[in-house]
Amino acid sequence: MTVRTRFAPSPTGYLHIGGVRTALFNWLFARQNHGQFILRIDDTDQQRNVDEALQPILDGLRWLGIDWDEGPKKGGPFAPYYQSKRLDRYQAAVERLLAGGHAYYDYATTAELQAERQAAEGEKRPFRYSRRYLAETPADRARFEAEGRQAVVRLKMPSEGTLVLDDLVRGRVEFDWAREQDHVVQRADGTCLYHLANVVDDYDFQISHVIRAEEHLSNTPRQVFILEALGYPRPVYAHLPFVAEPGSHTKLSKRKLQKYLKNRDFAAMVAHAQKIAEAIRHPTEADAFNPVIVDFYQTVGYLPEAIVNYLALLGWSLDDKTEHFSREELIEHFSLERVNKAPASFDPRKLMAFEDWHFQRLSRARKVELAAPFLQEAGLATSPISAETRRIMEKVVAAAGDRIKVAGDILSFADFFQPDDQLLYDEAAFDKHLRQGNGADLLCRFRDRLAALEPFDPPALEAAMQDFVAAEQIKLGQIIHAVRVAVTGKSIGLGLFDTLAILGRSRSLARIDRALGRR
RNA sequence: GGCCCCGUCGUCUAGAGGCCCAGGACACAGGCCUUUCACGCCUGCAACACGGGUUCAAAUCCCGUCGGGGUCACCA
Repeated sequence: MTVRTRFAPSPTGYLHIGGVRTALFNWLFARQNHGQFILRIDDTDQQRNVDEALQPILDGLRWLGIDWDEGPKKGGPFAPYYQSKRLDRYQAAVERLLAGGHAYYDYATTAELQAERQAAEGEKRPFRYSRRYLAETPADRARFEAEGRQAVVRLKMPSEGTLVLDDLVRGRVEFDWAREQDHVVQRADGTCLYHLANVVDDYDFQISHVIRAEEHLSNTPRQVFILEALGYPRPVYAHLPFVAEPGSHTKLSKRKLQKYLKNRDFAAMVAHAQKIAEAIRHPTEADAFNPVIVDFYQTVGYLPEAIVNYLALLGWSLDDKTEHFSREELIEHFSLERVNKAPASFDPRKLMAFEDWHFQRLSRARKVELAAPFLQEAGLATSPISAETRRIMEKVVAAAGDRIKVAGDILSFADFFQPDDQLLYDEAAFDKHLRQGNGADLLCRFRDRLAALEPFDPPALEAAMQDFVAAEQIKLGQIIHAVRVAVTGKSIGLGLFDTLAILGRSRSLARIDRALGRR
């Protein structure tokens, strides 16, 4: 049997991190089994502009390297892959359901249904529609229609028996048919509902494994009923646990960002990203600037392979020790049997740990390549980037080591790329090291040594400073911080000798002179 | 509320009767290193939801309780 899996987002305008995890597991399973991964668009009830709302989803998947064999922009043997373009298929299915006696026309009004529901609730018995307005014959239909009623099509669910599901993740799950409702599959206006469309499409696309989030587990009986009534084979089901909120087992939701911000780690992640976003003038109040949405990570320069690695481990594990995986390794080792049943909560710190691990394994050239757009967006580099800027970038990236964890972190070292006469100062640090005490005097004298130093490289710089410290009979700390603030504007940064060497003599002196001059 | 699912350190997890007074990773705390910030190294903190069984032996099997979540639409 050919393995065919699918991810079926509805065009909402953004790609949810939990959705990505679902897509990823589908994709991994298909790739591992040399099958196909299909992207289908669930837009049965979409008023909005589908193209516009779909674009971020396609972009996000592509960015993460989750490619599809059939679907939007790609086509395929079972096209179209948009539910809104497959209405005739659903109509045909409804007719077959009706003809086979598995569904019926129902003329109840919403108010009547509501009344029945409430009555059942009042008597504390489970609600099940009485089928009072079920129309069996054309005569019935005519009678109800004469009363001005409109028909929907409902499923005629069995009143007894048990559905046994063998879920690849959950194991054996049972449902009583008698508890299932006569769900509507076609509205009065003739449009069909998701569950019907879903079953028809999965069959039409020959989906072999339905891998989806746990929220669909309770929906499975009615889908199985539809597919069996239609004579379709049952796919293999695998219901994945949720990606949950930090420290909770509730599904992660994009609308609860304010709540998540009370979580220290979440707040730290957002603050870090915000700094980068502001520097590149990316709107941080935008809907998509939200860690629940994939766009967020792309904006600040996370690595797709880190996100994929992290997400794969959210609910799945290979063993008790392996945690770093390349895409290929994931494809090789992934298995639905080793997917956990319990929801896994999203941990920003751990994501960053994976990001760090993957980023530090990149070549210097690659890091530079990834970081360059951030300098350009921030107005600190030209496009294309100049040879000089590139040269500095390479040195900064090398000296920064894992201080740069996401590509956007290059902006923590923006001072290297600012013109010497436009350097911004951390005033508190400036005060402490250049206005109070004798830091400025020392700096003034050290400046002259720098002016004459040859070569102007880290070992020589360090030796020069040691000489200076000995000659002045001071402690290293008394001069080093003054120099740092003078040349970078800040009290934190790279090793000072690296910093000076990267800047070079003339820029270092220019910055020291400017700092001394603004006291 | 009915039905369904789930329940090992703060978090992600390993664990399929003895290898577990529970292992790893991230986080956290303390220390070392140190020109700042990171890194690195060392040490530490920390969990089988609870109660009954079964068994020579249970985190692992059974039952119950409690807790959490999902779902009950003419949404997807």
